[in-house]
Amino acid sequence: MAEEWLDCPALGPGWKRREVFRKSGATCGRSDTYYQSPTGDRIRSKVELTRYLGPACDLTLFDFKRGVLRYLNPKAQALAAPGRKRKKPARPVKAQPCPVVPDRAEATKETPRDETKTMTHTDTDAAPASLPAPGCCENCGIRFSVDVTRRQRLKTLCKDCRARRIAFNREQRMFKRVGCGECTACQVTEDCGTCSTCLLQLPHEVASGLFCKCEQRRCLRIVEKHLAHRLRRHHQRGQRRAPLAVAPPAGKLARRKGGRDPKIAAARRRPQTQPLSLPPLLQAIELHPRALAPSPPAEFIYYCVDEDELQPYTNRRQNRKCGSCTACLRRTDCGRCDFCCDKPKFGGSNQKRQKCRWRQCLQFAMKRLLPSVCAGPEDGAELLPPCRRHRKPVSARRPRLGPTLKSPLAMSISCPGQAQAPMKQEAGSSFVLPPPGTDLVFLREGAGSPVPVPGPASSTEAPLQVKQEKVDAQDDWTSGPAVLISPVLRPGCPSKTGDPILPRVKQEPRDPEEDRAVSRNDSASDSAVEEEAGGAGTPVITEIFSLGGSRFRDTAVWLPRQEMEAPGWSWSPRGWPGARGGLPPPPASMIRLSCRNSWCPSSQT
DNA sequence: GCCAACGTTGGC
DNA sequence: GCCAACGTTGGC
Repeated sequence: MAEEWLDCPALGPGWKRREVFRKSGATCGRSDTYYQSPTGDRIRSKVELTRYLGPACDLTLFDFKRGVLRYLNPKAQALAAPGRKRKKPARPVKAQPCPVVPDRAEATKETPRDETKTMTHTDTDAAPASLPAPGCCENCGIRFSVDVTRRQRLKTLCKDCRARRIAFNREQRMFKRVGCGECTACQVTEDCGTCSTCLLQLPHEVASGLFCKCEQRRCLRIVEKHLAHRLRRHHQRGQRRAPLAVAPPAGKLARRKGGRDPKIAAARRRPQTQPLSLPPLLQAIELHPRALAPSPPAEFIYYCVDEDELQPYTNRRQNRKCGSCTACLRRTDCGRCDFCCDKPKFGGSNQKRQKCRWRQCLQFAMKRLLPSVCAGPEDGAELLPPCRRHRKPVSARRPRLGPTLKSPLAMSISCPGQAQAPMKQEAGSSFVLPPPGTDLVFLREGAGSPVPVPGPASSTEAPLQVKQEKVDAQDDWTSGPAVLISPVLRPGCPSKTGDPILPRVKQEPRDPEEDRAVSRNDSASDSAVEEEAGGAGTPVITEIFSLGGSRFRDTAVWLPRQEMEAPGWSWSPRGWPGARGGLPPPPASMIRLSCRNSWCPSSQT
């Protein structure tokens, strides 16, 4: 079945249909059918199509999977009102009830998409949020309209070229997975049976993907491409690379999936007949441009490949769930966070497609921000792969504060056995150490203005977000600078109102479920503090801003190990003015969160 | 480098 | 079949 867009006359002029086969995963081989309206909207299901066309359009005879009308000649019949192709109700601003049947021309790319809608709208229609701007496709040169305000991929391409580009990219991804089929490695038809991957004997359905293949069968072109990419990144970063990634031992591979998948568990139980070893040439080598020239053998290239790509499991989606934290156990969406608001069921446009922030795994979030801290065995940590400082998952290497790192962060992670490790001094570094007696300090690297936040941190399950944002939502902010304070103001941390160096700290409304949980645990003093803080409850730091509107890219947060379990964060327009320079080193009881470099004392060498 | 957008896959 | 949401890509 072709995976390109094909005309779907059953739905009317301009409608296209596409069937996509899943290429990997447990449902590999299954197909999904998508439709594209004349105006470019994508429909993924019959429900969406029904919603899109409106109640006046009866789809009971329409075979969504096949794209034809049942019991009728699909070529001779079109749905009664093909023009009732409106925006989905999920996008209420643009949804319109009574369109006029468009003609074929409206489906062409010469007709601006939004203009088409505007032409067919009634007088009561709301004006479009943005007017399309005419442009020429950078590929074919044809004129097409662009919604200048919409952030859209490949918007310099017309609709057709864009679809082709996406299809091409998809092919490239497929190529990446299966290989070129032409090189000598791709010509090998049988596994060697002796390489580390073969020794793992992973079930085929589990171990799909290029780097799950026998080492002798890994496409040389792809491996070379990876190597070139790694070298470019190496030069770009100007950093000495971590020791070469090697084929992961069986134990590590098994841990990555937490042993929850029976197939993986079975693979894990298989005895290792031979010790896994690295080729002698590679045992003590690091990736360095000089070491790679001029033409490394395939085996060498393979061992230079990113360790992440050696991961044999394509089903990495479950890595985001520990299954045991409060967030994972939560069953309902809050309906208020930005991701919930994006969901169709809450009236959103389904563009972000992310899990409710309150349901995003706390362990996962913590591992991303504090990869070395969370290696302890407690609190479900064993369900997730242990963090390793020298190598993090791809998505974790960038300490993103976007959909990933903005996720609620459990502040209850403690580091038994690690707290006594000596804190490394970053002599000459740009960040400023916290003063004595300070339990939590916001530091801005290079700014030299510490903002300590004393006292107990969040409750065990309290999510914490440190979000980068522009200062453009003033209505969400209280007046004046604010820092987080604990229910108990610590001595040595004087408060000061209106200090211009202090960051603004925004707190989200308390989650109702968390409210109930916290109410069972919190003391009366906490309530008093909440009252003082205007009823704020669960400590959710959502955003940290500088007063000048600059983003706190280099924000660091000092957290007290001993008091992470304490409940009752609140916020107040009080702060500590800080001291510049001459600050003593932080106590070993502190750990530091940084947007860029997450580390705790024990992670430093 | 961050993150919005969205293709894709898991699971009910 | 449908929805949730993971993971990647491209825009900025």
